[in-house]
Amino acid sequence: MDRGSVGGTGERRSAAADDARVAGPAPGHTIWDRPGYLVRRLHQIHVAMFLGHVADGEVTPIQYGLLSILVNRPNIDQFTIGEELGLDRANVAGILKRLEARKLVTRVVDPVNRRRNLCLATARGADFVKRYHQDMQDSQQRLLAPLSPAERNLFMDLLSRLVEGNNESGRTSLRPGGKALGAHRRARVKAVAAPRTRKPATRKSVK
Amino acid sequence: MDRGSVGGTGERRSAAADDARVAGPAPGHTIWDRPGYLVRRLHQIHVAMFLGHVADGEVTPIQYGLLSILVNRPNIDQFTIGEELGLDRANVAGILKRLEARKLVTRVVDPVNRRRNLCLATARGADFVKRYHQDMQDSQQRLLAPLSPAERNLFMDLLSRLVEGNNESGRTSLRPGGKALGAHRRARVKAVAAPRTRKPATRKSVK
DNA sequence: CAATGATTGTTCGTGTGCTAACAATGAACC
DNA sequence: GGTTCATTGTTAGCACACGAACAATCATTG
Repeated sequence: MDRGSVGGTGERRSAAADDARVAGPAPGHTIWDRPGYLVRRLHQIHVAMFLGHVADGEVTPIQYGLLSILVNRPNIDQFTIGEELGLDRANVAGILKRLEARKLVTRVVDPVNRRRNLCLATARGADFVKRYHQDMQDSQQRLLAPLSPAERNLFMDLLSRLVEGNNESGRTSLRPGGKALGAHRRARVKAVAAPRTRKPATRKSVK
Repeated sequence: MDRGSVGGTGERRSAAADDARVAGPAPGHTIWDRPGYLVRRLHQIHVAMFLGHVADGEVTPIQYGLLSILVNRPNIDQFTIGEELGLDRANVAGILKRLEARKLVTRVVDPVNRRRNLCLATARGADFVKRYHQDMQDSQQRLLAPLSPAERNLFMDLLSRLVEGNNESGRTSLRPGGKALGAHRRARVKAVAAPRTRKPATRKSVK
């Protein structure tokens, strides 16, 4: 049920609120003219769609993504996982902990380098990925459904280029030079392999 | 410093990890072919850029957005703020609490309807918005910088249509039928005013 | 007026995401 | 060999983001 869609059953708003509503925002300065907010909203929508359509909400997009990687690359360490997914070390640890608690993943210290945890999807985990792969694909397509097929390609193209072009601005490093990014449209922007300039950009804790 | 960019100074990887790296992902099934992950990554990048360029990291995109709304619409309640920003009630409460602690926002109970809090930017808050408006605009443009001007418009067009077209799939409701969405490209998708079918899509607590 | 139902805000629990600080391990240098 | 530095993982703290449950308030209906 959505507020304001009927207009009769709802209660009266305060006079001040009504005035504000009539006045409206300054022309051309809406939040939704700003690309960042649109991207944020589409991300939000995607998560919702994913939860609604994949595995009956029992897995999040990032959990599924991590599991996918583990299936394709057995025995990688947490740092590399972070590079693949564009995630922080600490974040990877948390997600793995939850997946491990559900017996979808196992971790063992690398005997060759005892700082590392080698991560592996369990049989249950691999099964999980396979079982819901179609769900996942559908949810990805559903996100683009409002566009025509040609527009979908166009959007993916532009989106990839934005991610690649701004890659070094992210707080976490995405593995550079690999075949990870831009797989479906190579040869436009050749995989940037520049030496990462780390830029901490201290968050100031905003409070 | 980025791992693997030099190749000589780094230490040896375990044999297993090296094998995984050589093997690579199954062809055509990279995470980054999936629109949802690209959107997530671009969102992530945008937050980082915003924090890096606006107010020296003292404000988050969502905090700035909320403040902007408060400046343009004084005395709105928290529920309406949520509609404007596409946020959950609980989330709005948290953000307002932090902004209030920094004296950028005040809240008073609506005397006409004592369930409501009327929210207002303080003088300090309004000043803050004005002072960093240019920073914010710059950061928005920077996000699109990898594209040509024509492509930027195209991207914004496609992005808006995806958000509008999938609006009802989000977990939070965005205020429908308003002039909020699609301001810069009206007349393609006529503002959907359909009676929202709420679909809880219970999260199952994933754990 | 009283019962019922809707609306608004808060609190709790969970999950994502980051920085900073720390510990353990390993490598490179003297 | 011991010092120093880099790498990997963990923990704590903060901010976003959601659903569910609860309390207070208000409107509707009988």
